[in-house]
Amino acid sequence: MQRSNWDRIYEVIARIPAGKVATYGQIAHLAGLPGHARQVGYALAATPDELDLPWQRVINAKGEVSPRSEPGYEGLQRAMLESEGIAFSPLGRIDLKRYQWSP
DNA sequence: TTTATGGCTGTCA
DNA sequence: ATGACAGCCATAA
Repeated sequence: MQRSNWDRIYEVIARIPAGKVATYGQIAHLAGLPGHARQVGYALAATPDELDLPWQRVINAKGEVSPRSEPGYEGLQRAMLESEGIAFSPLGRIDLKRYQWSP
């Protein structure tokens, strides 16, 4: 059974607790794909939101939500994170030191 | 099989 | 702190 790396990425993302966020690089590393952050982002981009994957908790290394191909999601993602208790900086950035998920 | 694309990361100035 | 450059790999056609 060849489980694509995507599945592993999904597993890691699914383990992110509410109120916490993780960067693509971190997820890639936890998934056993160090340096393949791009793959993580692409996996999420192609991931149907029906899998209940908290892709909203996945942010880039800058601590900001990744601008999706379609505008609007950015605000939605921010709203979801705020709903979980994550505070955003006035510039729309998240304090990774405080909200970055620590496995 | 090859080509093209993509929600990024890390380093340097 | 921000801006620019190159590199990595999987999916889809």
